[in-house]
Order: sequence, then C-alpha cells, then structure tokens
Amino acid sequence: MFIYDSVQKTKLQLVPIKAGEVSIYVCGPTVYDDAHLGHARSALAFDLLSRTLKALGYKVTMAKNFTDIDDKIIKKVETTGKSMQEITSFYIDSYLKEMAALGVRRADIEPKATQSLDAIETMIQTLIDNGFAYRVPSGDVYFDTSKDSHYGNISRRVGEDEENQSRVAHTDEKKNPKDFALWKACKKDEDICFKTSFSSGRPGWHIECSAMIEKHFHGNNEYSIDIHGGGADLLFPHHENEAAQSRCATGHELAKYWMHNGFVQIDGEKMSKSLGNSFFLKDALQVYDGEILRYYLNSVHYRNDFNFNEEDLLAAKKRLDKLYRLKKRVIPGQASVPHPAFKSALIEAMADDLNVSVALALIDQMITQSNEKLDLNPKDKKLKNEILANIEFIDSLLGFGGKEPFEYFQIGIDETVKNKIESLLHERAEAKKNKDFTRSDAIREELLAMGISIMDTPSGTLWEKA
RNA sequence: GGAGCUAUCGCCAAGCGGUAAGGCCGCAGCCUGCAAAGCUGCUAUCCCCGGUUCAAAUCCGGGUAGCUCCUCCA
Repeated sequence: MFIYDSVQKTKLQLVPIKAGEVSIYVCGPTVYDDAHLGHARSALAFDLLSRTLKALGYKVTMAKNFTDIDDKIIKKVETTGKSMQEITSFYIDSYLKEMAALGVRRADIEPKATQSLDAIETMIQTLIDNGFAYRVPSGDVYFDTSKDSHYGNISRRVGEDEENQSRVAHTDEKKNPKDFALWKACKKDEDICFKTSFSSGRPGWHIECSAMIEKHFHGNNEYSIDIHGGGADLLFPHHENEAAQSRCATGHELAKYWMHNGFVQIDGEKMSKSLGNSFFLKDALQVYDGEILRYYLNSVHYRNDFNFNEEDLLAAKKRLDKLYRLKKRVIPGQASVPHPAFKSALIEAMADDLNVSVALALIDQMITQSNEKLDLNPKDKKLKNEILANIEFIDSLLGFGGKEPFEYFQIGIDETVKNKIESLLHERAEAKKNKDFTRSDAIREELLAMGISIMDTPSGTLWEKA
C-alpha cells in the first residue's frame, strides 16, 4: 500500500509499526451542529482507506473522535438553554446516522473528550512536570512552543515573522506568541468546568486528540500510531500542536504517516458558514440517495478539492446506474468467486494512495465486458455468478452496488405509484400485442411524464425512476 | 505580507520521464414496431514562455489564472 504523506509531501510505502496491523486516528467532528458535505468527504476518504487496508489483509484499528467540549458547544448551550449533553448526543446521533446512510463503517473506537479527561489531565500534568507547559495565574495552562525544537516540522512553518503572529489573538499571559492553550480555566460561574489538579476548567482544542491516542493506542518507541488523518485545514495549527504535545509528553512522534483530505467547494469556493454556502449532509440526503452521494463524493481523489454540483452528481449517478443495470441481468444468482484479474487490479488501484479514478475505470470496463458476454450467452449461469461476485467485491471494497437492483431504481416511489405503473405497463403490453402502437407509445409518454422510463426486454418490460 | 496546492477533450477526471485511462454529453451504426437499455465506432498533445533529456502532460526556471492555509473549521 502506498499513501501520500502530507508532512513529507511524497508518496510512501506504508510500513506499519506492527507487521500486518494498521492503527489509524482520524479527527472527527466537533458536535455542535449538523454535519456538512465536508465531514462526509473526510469520513468517506478514511472509510475507503480502512476498506482498502482490510482488503489487503491488514488488521485495521481505526479511531475517530467526537469533540464534545468546545467553545461553540458552550455557546449553543447559552443560546438554546439545552444542556451540553443534550446537544452533543443529538449531533453525535445524527452524524452517525447520516454517515451510515453514506455507507461509512463505524470506527472501532469513538472516543469523546468528556470521557477522556483522565488521559487529558495526565498528559497536561506530564507536560508541566517536564517543563514543556506552564500554568499562568488565571489557571490556564499553555504549551511552551519554544521548548519543542521540532515545532513546525509538521506544517513546515518555521520562520514566521512578528507581523504574521499579530493575526493570532494576543494573550499577555503567553510566553511566546505561538504558545497555545492546553487547558482553559473557568472564568465565571456558568462556565463548563472539570476539576483537575492545576485548575477547574476545560481542555483546549488540541490536547484531546493527543491524549486519546495515548489512551487507546500503544505503538512502539518511535510512534504512537501509524496514520493520523483529517481535513487539510487541520494541518496547521491543529496537527502541528498535537504533534508537539505528544512528542514532548511521550518522547516519540505521534504518527508515522499523516494524511489529509481536500475540501468540498461549492461554485469553486470553500464551503463555509461565513460564506453562507454550506451544504448540510441531511439536506443532501433528502434529495439524493446516500449511495449516490457516496459514489459521487468518492469519485474524485481524496486529496483534491471537490467541487460539488448537481450536474456532476447526475453524471456519477448514471455511472452507478450502469452497474445496477448489469446487476439486474445476473440476478437472482449465487455469487461465486470474483474474476481474479479484476479483483487484483481493483485492489492494486486502491493500494496506490486510493486511486479511485482508476478503480472506477476498471469497473466500467468490467461492466462493458460483462454486458458483451451476456449478450452472447444470456443464460450462462457460471458467467452470471462470477459477475455477481465481482459486484459483491466492489461493494465490499468501495461500498456501492450492494442494493437489490430493482429497489435501487425505485427508491422514493411509493406503493400507489408502483401499482399505477404496473397497470399502465400491463395495458401497454396488451396494446403492443394488438399492434396498437399509438396507444403503447402514449402510455410510454405518460410514464415518462411521471418520471418513469421503461425498457422492453425479452423477459418483459422493466421500468426505472428516470 | 508569508506558506502551499492546482491548471489535461464541452463537463468531471486518471496520468508519478517513454510517446494522452475512464465517465457524462455529442455524432454514426447494430438491436427495437418506434424507443429505452445494451453493444460497436468516432472526438484532446496536456494554461503560456524558456530549459534539462535520446525522450516531458510528467523534471527545472519564469509568467498567468484559480483555490487553500497562516483565526474556529473536514
């Protein structure tokens, strides 16, 4: 398996800390609002990574956290009057539900900041004890970036001048402008507070990931985990700071490899609340089926920016449709073994830093060839079973093509409409038998107006939601 | 102001020094009562200018354009 390491800025062969096992930690969402398409893309990218590693025979342990202590959550508590717990559990549930709709498999470990306070306190205390962090009179604890000679290695940001630092909010209590809060002490009674030996307060943004990794993973004396992932925007300062904390607290590096996914853009611009162009996943799921969104969002390499638009989504859907039309032709059947060359080519493509484009091209090729063979031998059971096995393999590796094909084409059509379609098709069959093509064509037009396209086959007329 | 990424057919998108994958759209044909679906065929020299090399979309230098990060952010 080759992966692109965003710190070394080059593609590297993955050599795990422990042979045959891969540990992954992905930065999950801060649960103060609904997930947007960007969260989906990140989740999808690392889901693909995990599936590929498993297909290659690795034992994968993936952790994805939920940040459930945060300033924005606290703000939501203040504005809504709801409890922090109410808010975070609501958004965790909806996140998991929406990701499930996209076919994202659950992480093996889903740590929360509120459940990791012990580990957080331990790590901060260690940093204080060893002189890498300092407590200021207010009770805040800061990481002393000047004590970490490697600070800046992750984002490759070393010589930042004073002028740039001025953009960062100055706190007089900090020793160096780049220092960041490990712990924020309570300032007033209403603050969310957790008691620790250094002060009552709450963790800073970066510390939870480092602490959770130490709590759940045991790497070797060089690295805590194999791969650390997240969105490209997390590279700095989040991952830089995580790396610094972990390095100073443990004496070794946090992760052997770093992977970052690109952004989802709308109309060529980053999707964000301030621009007013964010697209919530729940809204997208109301219009498009999760599987189609998955196919579409995964169809561009994870490191590239992704420009979301309906036209491209439709093209992606048409591509997925072809797989399901093929599946229609081989069902019902008993999946045998996927074609060896096809299977290995598919894995090989994905093992090259998740080259989905090549994988999809291979699938399209398989579809065309299968249709061709089926045209020649429509009743070849062995052929059909192999094709079915190919499709099942695609589903396990890439997470699409697993539905029952007739259902796939009929998503969102209710029973009443289905009955109407059936009776119209029945009438059309009669008309065709009587060579009343005027009537049969009229029915076809009527169905088309309903958003239903039909296709005549030797075994009868099939219909699809257009 | 500093750092980085990207630029390939109308659109999306691979390519990782050896002579341009795939999909959507379009055109022609086969099939069909006609369609649809499926199949077959056709459609680019890679933003611009230099350089390195036997050989560059791929490497180097200089432009131009777009995006991102440096502040919460997937």
